[in-house]
Amino acid sequence: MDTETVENLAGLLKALGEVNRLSLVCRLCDCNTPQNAMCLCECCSVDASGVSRHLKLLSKEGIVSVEKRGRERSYSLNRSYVASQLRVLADKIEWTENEEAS
Amino acid sequence: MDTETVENLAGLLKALGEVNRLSLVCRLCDCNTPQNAMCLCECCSVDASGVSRHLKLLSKEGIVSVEKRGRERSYSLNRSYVASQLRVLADKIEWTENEEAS
DNA sequence: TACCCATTTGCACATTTGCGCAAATATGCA
DNA sequence: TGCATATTTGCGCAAATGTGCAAATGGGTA
Repeated sequence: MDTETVENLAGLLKALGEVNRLSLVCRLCDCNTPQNAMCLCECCSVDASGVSRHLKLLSKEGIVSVEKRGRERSYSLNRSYVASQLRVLADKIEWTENEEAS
Repeated sequence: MDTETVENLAGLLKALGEVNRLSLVCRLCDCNTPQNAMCLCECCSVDASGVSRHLKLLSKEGIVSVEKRGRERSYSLNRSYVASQLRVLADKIEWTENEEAS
């Protein structure tokens, strides 16, 4: 696993590793329709500007997707991307033993 | 997923979400024998005291185990624990849709 | 005992981070 | 156009974080 991969993965984990952001992700996880930011405000103890910033970071890390819809923005979770990234690490951790190339 | 679970998971992800710590984990991942801290120093750009602190945090989060051996300490990765935690989240993210209880 | 080596800890410092508030921006609607 | 609502951004602040250095600790060995 090269440096760049490690850095990218660290970025993703860091983005997920903050309670309010992880709560946002969990909330999006339980919805199968995109949600706007005001709606997402309810699930974490942060005001609208804070939620906006958290969502921006999550978006930058590819964790959520944004879709402009009128004056609202709809956020949805990039389920397969996030899950696959987590599994890449899980697989490496569980199965890699003494193998240089993996 | 209740608040406590989210907090615990966030703690784990946060611990993994720092480049040098993730490098340490990856390094331990590629070893099937426990490693001491001096040896682990080589894989990240931090001095011994920094590595010590990182390992302490990883240990607090249950990511690594420590074994005292003489004046050294041997660190090993808790592979199955970390992998399972990552998979819990991956599974939730990928499969949970509109199910309140999961 | 005296010394060496691995590791931890206290300290100071710079940087990052998360936050609320208020103002700015964007967009729909009357 | 004027207003209401949704979201973003600038600002300042307090707390957390990562780091190196030097001293302290723990334990092996001559």
